[in-house]
Amino acid sequence: MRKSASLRKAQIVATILDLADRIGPDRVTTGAVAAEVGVTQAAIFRHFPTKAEMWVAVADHVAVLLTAAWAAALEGSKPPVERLKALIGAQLDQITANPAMPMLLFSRELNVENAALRDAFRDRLVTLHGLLIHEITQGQQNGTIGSDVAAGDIAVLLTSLVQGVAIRWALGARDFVLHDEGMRLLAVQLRLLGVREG
Amino acid sequence: MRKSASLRKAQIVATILDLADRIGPDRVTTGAVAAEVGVTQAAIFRHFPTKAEMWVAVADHVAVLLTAAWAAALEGSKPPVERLKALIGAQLDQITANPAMPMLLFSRELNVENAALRDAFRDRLVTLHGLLIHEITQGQQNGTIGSDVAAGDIAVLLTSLVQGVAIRWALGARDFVLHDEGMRLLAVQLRLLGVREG
DNA sequence: AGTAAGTTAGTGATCGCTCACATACTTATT
DNA sequence: AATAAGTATGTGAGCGATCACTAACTTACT
Repeated sequence: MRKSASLRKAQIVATILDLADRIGPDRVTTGAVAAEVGVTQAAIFRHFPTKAEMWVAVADHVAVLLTAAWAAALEGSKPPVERLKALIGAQLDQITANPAMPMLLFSRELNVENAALRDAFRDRLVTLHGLLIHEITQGQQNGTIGSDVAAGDIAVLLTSLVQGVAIRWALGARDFVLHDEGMRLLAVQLRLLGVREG
Repeated sequence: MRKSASLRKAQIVATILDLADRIGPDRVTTGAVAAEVGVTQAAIFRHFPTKAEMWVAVADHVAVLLTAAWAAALEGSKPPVERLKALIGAQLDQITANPAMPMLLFSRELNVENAALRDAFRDRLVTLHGLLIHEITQGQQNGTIGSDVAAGDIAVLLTSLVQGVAIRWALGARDFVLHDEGMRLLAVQLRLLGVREG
């Protein structure tokens, strides 16, 4: 079953994400990927010069997914609070679709071995933080979000909320729907922040 | 330089925590520990039958520290809100004193290799969550904390807050004082929760 | 026929762990 | 008090397994 290089590369990237979720990012060896893909371990190196390059390809793939999801969430001319909800909902959906993401953030591969991988994810997180702050500021300016808390602090609280629920989901039994639980807690937090519904 | 077994064991446990912070939990090999301690790698196995047992000893050590810190935070007859602040302050202090703890929660050693290690940390987190809920409920009953949000949800929000700030500190440049930033955000969130000062 | 994709069979490095042996310390007997 | 016997701690060398990666050769597709 020979495949073209581009197809094989995409298959390898998808397999890495799948395996990272199922057995943990640091257990994703070239041998494990090869077995899952259905080729010999050496064949992997026909498509990627090093293992680190494989992870960079994974990071690129995830970055594209995230960026597209955020753009879709911000489409149309909704009020700032709705855009905030859409952004966080999109983030929760992306984590559900790719459960390896939270674990990957704390993997040895990202934190110790692979600076390029680390930088790629850092860049996406900083970008998301900026998008959140922008919407929060807009909401404060039009009066739908209370102005007694700094926009930056609100962004940190919301980011922590997503992190907290995602980590509880990823490390636990995954016995709840991440999107639903996240949006429920977000509604609680937004109410605390003085958000007027409607 | 021979040492008694108990001294050596304590030294090994301390070295593991130090190395886990400096090079990452999954890079703590028996050889690295031995080099840091100043004995041969084989000598490590005079004190622990397996590497997993070494980590269990580390978990026991950390569990004792955490339990003692919580007990100290709850000492005296302070009002519930003060006890909440003390609990979370103690947690932030423990993380500062032992920066490897957050990373350890996501290590391969804990999540994949060592079920006993995982259970030990899970148990401590569940216990802390229970302590938080107890104080929140007390505060809601005496009217110092608003009752419009369920105690369990407040506990989740506060836990996420600690997690979020700790992760930002541990994965980042550690360019702020964890305790100060955590308590500042806690004050913001408590104010949002309708906590009356005094 | 030429080339892209894959295989077989390796390499050296590193890992946790074991074993035979050596040395420091403790206890018991004279 | 001296010393023999026993125990606790440590060493040096090495085992088997696994890792990322490579080289030489083969097959499938255009």
